[in-house]
Amino acid sequence: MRDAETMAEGRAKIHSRERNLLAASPLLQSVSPQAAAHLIDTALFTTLPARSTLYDEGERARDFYCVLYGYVRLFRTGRDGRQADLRICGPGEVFAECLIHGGERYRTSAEVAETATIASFGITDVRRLADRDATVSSAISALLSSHLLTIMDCMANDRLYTAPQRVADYLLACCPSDDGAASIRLPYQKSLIAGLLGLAPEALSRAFASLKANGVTVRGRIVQIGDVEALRKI
Amino acid sequence: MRDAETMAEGRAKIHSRERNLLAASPLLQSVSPQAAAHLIDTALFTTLPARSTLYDEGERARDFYCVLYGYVRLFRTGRDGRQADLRICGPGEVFAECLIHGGERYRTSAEVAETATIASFGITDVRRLADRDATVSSAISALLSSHLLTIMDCMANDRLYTAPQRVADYLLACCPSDDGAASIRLPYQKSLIAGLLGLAPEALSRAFASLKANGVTVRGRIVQIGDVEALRKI
DNA sequence: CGCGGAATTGATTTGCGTCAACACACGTGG
DNA sequence: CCACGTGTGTTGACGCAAATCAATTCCGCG
Repeated sequence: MRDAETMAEGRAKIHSRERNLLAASPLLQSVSPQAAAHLIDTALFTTLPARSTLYDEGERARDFYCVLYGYVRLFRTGRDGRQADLRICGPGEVFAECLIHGGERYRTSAEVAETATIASFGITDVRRLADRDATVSSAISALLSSHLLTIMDCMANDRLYTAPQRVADYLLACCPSDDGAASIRLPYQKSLIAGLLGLAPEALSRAFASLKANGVTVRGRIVQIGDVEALRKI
Repeated sequence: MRDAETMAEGRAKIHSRERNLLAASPLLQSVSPQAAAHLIDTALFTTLPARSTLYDEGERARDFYCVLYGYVRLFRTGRDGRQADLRICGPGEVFAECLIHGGERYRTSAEVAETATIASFGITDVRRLADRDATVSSAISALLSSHLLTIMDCMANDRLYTAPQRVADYLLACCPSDDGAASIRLPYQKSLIAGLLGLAPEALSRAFASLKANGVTVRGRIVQIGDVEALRKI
């Protein structure tokens, strides 16, 4: 860097990689250019190692977030200390955006699952922005809507299907719904997938084992599917 | 009615009870007067007996709804025919509003749980209205947000707690969180409550039975709670 | 009074969580 | 290069919570 660089130029250079990632995210892509510029300018960027916690359930909420790289796990902790995962957010995904409509405390805890860099936005600030710019409020509304649908799916699956069925479902959702054979690389650790599906890690293991009879082979993070159609019928 | 009454006056009189209920609903209360007037004018009112189905999962979506009276059950049906309840909507509640953001098919089935009168709105029409009137889009956004929070709660409870705990939770949510004793009238049939909590009706029965040890008495739809504080600790 | 749907109770089964032991891969330091 | 520790995934044994099936009982309503 040059010595004579101004503060503004410095800010533009610093985190330029993050800024680009953020600019490319679905959220920023669906708002007006002005709003996007404002969001990029006010965003704070952080990179955190796995297992670090972003916030705890019940904590006073100041920001909401967009994952740029890595994964973040949202979960709730029961009275006995057990945790239930509600969502795992990957690159481009936004979380805690419900709070824009009034809640003042986080309703889940959030911790980094795999080393992640994250953009954070001030809630009250974005609230004002949304009042001014309809593209923002409608983008947020669309996010809420899609999160709602996703979690409804998840809940229905939980209640209707057994572990192997849900795992099959998950695999099908991952693979670009061909028929015939397919090969998938799981996006993250199996224990995370287990949590996502509401299973203990052991149960996921067993589910994979039972899918072996249906032409599914697992080695490390690579999953080979013999026949996608067959899997769909489980 | 007078003979000389115009069409417009006639429409105003017909369904006047429904119109009033609709006008008093949280949705209409939180939009601009003009938008409210428009919604009331374009709403269609229906009264349906229990068990009638409003729409089926996968059906092409034309309308979304607001319950004015009675209850509607939203559920999804598994491959084996079993059903999982996702939500039960009572007076004032809106459902299927996700579709305003693009989905073109219903994601659940909906049937009347207890004789219900319902207002329906054209999705594309309201979509246009929301583009024009920010109070509408923000009201819908708020609805989405609160539904999302509710279902997240529900999902976390499912995964973290046992049947008696969830039932206790439900009772506490019903009763105006006093301490000391309380008496509640269940809003609908026990089998509905069971579905809502992700339980078989028999399991709900047993859960009530097991709560007897904690000072909960059930007779018909009336539930007596000995000590609210004690119930909270289960 | 008698009928039918709802709710309860009991017996049995099943899915999955829990605990514990073990296999495996990876990186570290001797 | 090999011994070692750690973190992650697998496998087995066991128990519990709740679904299922079946048999009554309760209650509302014609």
